[in-house]
Amino acid sequence: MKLPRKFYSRRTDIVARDLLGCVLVHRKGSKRLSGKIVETEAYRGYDDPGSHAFRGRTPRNSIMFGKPGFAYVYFVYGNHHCLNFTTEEQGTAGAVLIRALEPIEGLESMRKNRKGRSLTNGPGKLTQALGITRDQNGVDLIGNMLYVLNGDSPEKVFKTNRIGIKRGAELKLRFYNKGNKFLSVI
DNA sequence: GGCGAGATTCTCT
DNA sequence: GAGAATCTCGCCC
Repeated sequence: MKLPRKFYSRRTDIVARDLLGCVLVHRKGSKRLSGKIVETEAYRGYDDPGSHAFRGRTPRNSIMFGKPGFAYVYFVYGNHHCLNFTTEEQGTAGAVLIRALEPIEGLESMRKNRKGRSLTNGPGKLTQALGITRDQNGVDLIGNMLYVLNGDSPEKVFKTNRIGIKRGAELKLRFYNKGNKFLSVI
């Protein structure tokens, strides 16, 4: 029940919404770390001033312009990694930021990675919990190391402003499961 | 439990 | 050389 490439090859905001309830899996050696996606944000291209792709293609963001269904991992604030999935047809920029997960498998490893602190309720935290770094940048999500499984759609999806950006903050492109305990911001 | 600041490195101008 | 799609800790309620 792995999500196929065509799932990602759609409008970015639709993909962001449909990813809620699906299960992100990262295989690390013999371990399997996974969690249900409960919060996402959509980032588009030239029409979205909050997006890395707004000012056109650069070496860093070129993966957002490439094929859908790939991991885009970048480093921010000197401390943290963020995990995105590329969307839209090849040649059109788009990515979905994964902001929060509900842990399912590999809790022990996550706790170790996070030194006992809260595990996956924020984009920088969940990458650390799952052991995702720039090594995973450009990984194909149709492969066997990092992928997403089909899940049940949440009963209620809420849509609000995106978090932590200055430009384009007024766009309502953040999606989350109402009432979930693992959201980054309530 | 909330607010404010510091951390620390990469990318583009 | 600035600013960034964030987190944590310390201080003060």
